[in-house]
Amino acid sequence: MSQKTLSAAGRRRNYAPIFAALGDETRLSIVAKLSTGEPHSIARLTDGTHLTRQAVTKHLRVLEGAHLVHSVRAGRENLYELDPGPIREVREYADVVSQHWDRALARLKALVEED
Amino acid sequence: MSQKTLSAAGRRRNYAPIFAALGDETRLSIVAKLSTGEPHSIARLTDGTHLTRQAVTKHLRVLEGAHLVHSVRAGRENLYELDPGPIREVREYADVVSQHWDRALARLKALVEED
DNA sequence: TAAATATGCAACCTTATGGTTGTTGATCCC
DNA sequence: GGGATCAACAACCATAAGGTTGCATATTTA
Repeated sequence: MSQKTLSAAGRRRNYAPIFAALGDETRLSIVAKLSTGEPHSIARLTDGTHLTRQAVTKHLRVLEGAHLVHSVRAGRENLYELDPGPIREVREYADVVSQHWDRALARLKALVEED
Repeated sequence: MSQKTLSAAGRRRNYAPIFAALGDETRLSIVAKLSTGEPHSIARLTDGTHLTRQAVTKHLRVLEGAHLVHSVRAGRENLYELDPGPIREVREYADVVSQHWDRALARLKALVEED
């Protein structure tokens, strides 16, 4: 059955896991590196950090779980690439909340000013 | 001294705490309730949830720590209100990353197509 | 003033999170 | 083949997170 397009407010989407995945400096820097479009291996993503490759692997798993990245096996290395979808959803979410807030404030202002 | 307006990419702002604060369903629903502009007491924010008032209080502290909300004491109750700033920053962040990605893809596409 | 309401503080519990080390298995390259 | 490279799996550890209960405190309000 076809999924009806829900209103931004109505679709009680699970944004929480996406935000949670982005709520870590290391993972944000991984996202930053991958946002160049160039796929990175785990070893490469580990270079320049003070972390172990294993730690970076775990972070990648978290990002993968939130569908923020996906990996492709290439020979002996595992290439990770950004999945832009969830980030666009984050943008929409923030947009909706901001607008909601702005309109609410406008209404309150109008209420106060009507005399 | 005046804080120079940094570029969205240049200001290595700490987005992680904001994302982390939003990375929880309960806190997202709190933000949703407050985005109406109407201040809510802790008791009111607790109504309708299956949580304890103490649990909600803890979540509010987290949101407060990320400057997503602030509270004003009104008699015996503590009214919480949304702080829209961080959410706008989140929107900008997602916007920048999305655009970065899109431009990177466009460059790759151009590279492939040049023959 | 006394009951009811709204909150704060502290202690405690369980599980998730971020990280490490150690070992094993593929794969590339000389 | 054999060493170097890239990565997976598992065990383990310390601390943070999310939640609860119990008790104390301020503020309405009947």
